[in-house]
Amino acid sequence: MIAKVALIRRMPKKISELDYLVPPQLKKEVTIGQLVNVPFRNRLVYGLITEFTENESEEARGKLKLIENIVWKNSALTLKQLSFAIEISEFYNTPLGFILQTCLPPLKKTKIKKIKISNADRLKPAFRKKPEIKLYHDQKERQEIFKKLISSTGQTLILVPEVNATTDLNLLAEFQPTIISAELSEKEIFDLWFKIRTEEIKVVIGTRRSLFMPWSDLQVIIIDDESNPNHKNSEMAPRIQAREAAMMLAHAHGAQCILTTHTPSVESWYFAQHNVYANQQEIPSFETNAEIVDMKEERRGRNYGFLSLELEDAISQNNSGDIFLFLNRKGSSAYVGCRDCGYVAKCAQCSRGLVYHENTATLDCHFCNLKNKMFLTCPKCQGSNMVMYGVGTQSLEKELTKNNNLNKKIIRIDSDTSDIYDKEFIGDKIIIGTQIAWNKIDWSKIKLMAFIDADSSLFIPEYKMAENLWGQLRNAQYHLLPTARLLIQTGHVEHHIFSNLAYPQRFYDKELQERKLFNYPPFNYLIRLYNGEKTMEVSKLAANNLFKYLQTLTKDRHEIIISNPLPFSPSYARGLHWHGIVVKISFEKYKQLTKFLAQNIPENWKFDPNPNNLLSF
DNA sequence: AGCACGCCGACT
DNA sequence: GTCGGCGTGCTC
Repeated sequence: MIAKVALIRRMPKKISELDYLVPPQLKKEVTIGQLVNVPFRNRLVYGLITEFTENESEEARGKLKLIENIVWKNSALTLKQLSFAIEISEFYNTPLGFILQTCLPPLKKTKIKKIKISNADRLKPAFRKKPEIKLYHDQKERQEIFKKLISSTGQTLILVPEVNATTDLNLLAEFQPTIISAELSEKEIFDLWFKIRTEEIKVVIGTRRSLFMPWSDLQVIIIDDESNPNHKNSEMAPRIQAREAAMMLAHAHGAQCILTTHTPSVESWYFAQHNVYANQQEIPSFETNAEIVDMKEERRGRNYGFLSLELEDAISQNNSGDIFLFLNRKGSSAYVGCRDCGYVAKCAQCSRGLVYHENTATLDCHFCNLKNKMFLTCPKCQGSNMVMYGVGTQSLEKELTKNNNLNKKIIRIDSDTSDIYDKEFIGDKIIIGTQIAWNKIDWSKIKLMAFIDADSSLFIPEYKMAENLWGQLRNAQYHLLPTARLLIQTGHVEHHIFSNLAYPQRFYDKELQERKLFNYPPFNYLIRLYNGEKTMEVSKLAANNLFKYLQTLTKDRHEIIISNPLPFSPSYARGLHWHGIVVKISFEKYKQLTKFLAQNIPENWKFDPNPNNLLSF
């Protein structure tokens, strides 16, 4: 009798499960899902039995090693839990043993020995219900929706995109929710693992990690802030999209999925309207009091500053409460260049634009962390007309300090300011901040907010650009009190994101029209493949080879479209040169086709289903 | 992916 | 003769 054992550790993809002989004395005891010790190299490691094969050849008997011992008599994972782990492993092209490591408690020898576990497999009729979207408009409504949705029987998981979304949920106190995040210690995770397994814990609010808890009677999964890009794990394998993975979990357990949000993603909006999701409800117009400020008009009126006259007025009229000026660039300027010859200062390593930092008088690359001395003369034409274009947090701070006769404290919050922002800070203040500030400020005190340069994200060449900016504008409205003012400065007032702020139907229709044209989601499912090499040539060659191979492999499958390999932008990052290939597949069979592709790409290529970005990190 | 192992140069 | 730095290749 041979057992397939997944070793609980990171392994190469090819050999994530190894064959071991079951010794005769253990034959009656072994079961699938059982935790065992097996010899590996010349030591003992933990493994989980996933399969048995009966026919052992003479050859195998001689070559294979024996299972050393069984750790717990009862299965560590139920069949439902194991099948979910296998699904994630195959779909996201990640070795099973590594997935199982997050499915199991931390394997600490002495602790493991002391514990005995009971059989947790329960039979429950599997039912499958379509996912559903629920909208909320403010923080209170969000909690009230959660209260209604928490299952009266069994367990409920509220999946949030980031840790700080677990705070401000005081209305749920009666359910005694457990909060799970990466911040928990091993000891805490160890305890929670058993409490969830025995159903002592009923309600969990957590990030992606909680998908891998040993759910025993999972009834409802709420995916909160459904459109938030942070639901996607882009950096490391498994590159999970939490909404998608939650649906796989729900499928394995027969649980109901509910997507909650203040602004649906383009995909979910489409699915809700086309009966893929259960709700048919008309989504009402969004209330908005946002004021769009035309910066082109300001320039015509000879105002070349960062602040429009309207914003300056709004700031001076504001006599109580906080002001939040948002822009997504730290430092002093977007780029530094020569007015005479058109030279633009770029990083020697990655060729991204350098950003001037006033306090250190350096031109910094925010990606490579390289610092250069500020040029006084143009390195190209030796001219002395070096100028700075655009606005960053530092230059805005400087301009404001210069004109600040309001006696308001100015606080800058970006990744450079280490000083922790204190919510209890007394007195009114002007906050200048990047995305980082959104989670630190007290929104209830903000009376005026402005997007200083909404255009900076408008021309990012990524297909989700409009959706992300739309979500960000909507998110500001969600956080702000109805009485607060919101100003959006842009040089492109005609863009449909701005003109349709109060007309969601028009925004989504326009987006969907474009997505359909380019075969993007929700009309196709995307997978991106990417690879880094030491030189550009090798990277290009490897990409071309894989492209040709995939074309041959899929030539009879019309539901798979392989696009030409393209260099990443920027192409040089993390010490390597990168190329990517985007694959578009039909949504009808996306699971099957994704697994098929996963099995056919080289070991060193990164496999990224449902990516946030196509050709950048 | 991680770890053992082997090659080789530096130092006792 | 021994230590250790690094490159290579195997793991049932």
